[in-house]
Amino acid sequence: MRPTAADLIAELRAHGHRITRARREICEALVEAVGEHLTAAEVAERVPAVDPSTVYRTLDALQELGLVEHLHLGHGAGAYHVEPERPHHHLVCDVCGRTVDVPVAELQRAVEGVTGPHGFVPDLTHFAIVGRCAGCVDRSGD
Amino acid sequence: MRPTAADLIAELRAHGHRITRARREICEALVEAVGEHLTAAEVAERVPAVDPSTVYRTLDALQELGLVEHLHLGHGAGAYHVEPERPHHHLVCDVCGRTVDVPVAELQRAVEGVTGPHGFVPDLTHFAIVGRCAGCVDRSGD
DNA sequence: CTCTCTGCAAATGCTTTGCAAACTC
DNA sequence: GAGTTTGCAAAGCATTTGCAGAGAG
Repeated sequence: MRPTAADLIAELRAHGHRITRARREICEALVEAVGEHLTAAEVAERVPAVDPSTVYRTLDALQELGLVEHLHLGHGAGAYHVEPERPHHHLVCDVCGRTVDVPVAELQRAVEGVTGPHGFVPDLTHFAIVGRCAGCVDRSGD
Repeated sequence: MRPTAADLIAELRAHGHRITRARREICEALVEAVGEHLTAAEVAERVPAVDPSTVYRTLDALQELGLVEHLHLGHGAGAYHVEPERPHHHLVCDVCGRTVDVPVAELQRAVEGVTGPHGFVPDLTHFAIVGRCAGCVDRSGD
């Protein structure tokens, strides 16, 4: 189930991290944005009292504990989000930016037919698959 | 078949671009590195007489003509390479950086089972699939 | 009271841009 | 010549780092 800010804080504490106002605010911002993918800058916007460098450091700490996931949806800034109940992979439209969620298991299975013979174990959650969504394919034949 | 520097130059000219020493050198560096993926910085290293900004501008021009491909092999700088005879996709090991080439058609077909129902047309050449190669999976169970 | 965390400011790495001079056609 | 391209220097993002002081435990 989706974690609350208190859950994240508890995890941090459990791992010997100190609980500060900055971290509390960042955790709150993250859980309020469950389902969204926020860039570090967007997280920073939501916690104006916290320095951006602290945002990065905290996101890093949360990521190391596996509480947030760091991913890349194409060019530009990396994004962060709190781990949703069922992990999914992202198809990101190059043109309009829209993302489609796909259950990891489904994509993993499809890809494994290709990667397996190489002994390669893909991590499909970290980098999205870019391309064109249905609408943008229609709109531009090329 | 793999293009020569002259081919690239001819293409540039055919599209109304002017041929300069900088572009000639960049094209030569690129064809000498067929099969490698060079970052812009690495291309720049190989043409010390050319300003990095010119390298970027030229790579951009070549890319727009479809003569070189711009791709991302994970974190860090983007890479460029001249289009090889048979396009392939890249599996990049997170740990050791090694890349495995996979024919685009093969991966495309595997992925399309998942993306198709969404009407999504993936572009698998631009962003690599990251993960762990056989060796690095063995070496670290986690 | 100790050691972690924060804010600030500066540095980094990659890439882009403005502009006058150089060069191609 | 006209117009593109270059080099240089500076700016632009996203992110990281050093450090002294503030705050947590």
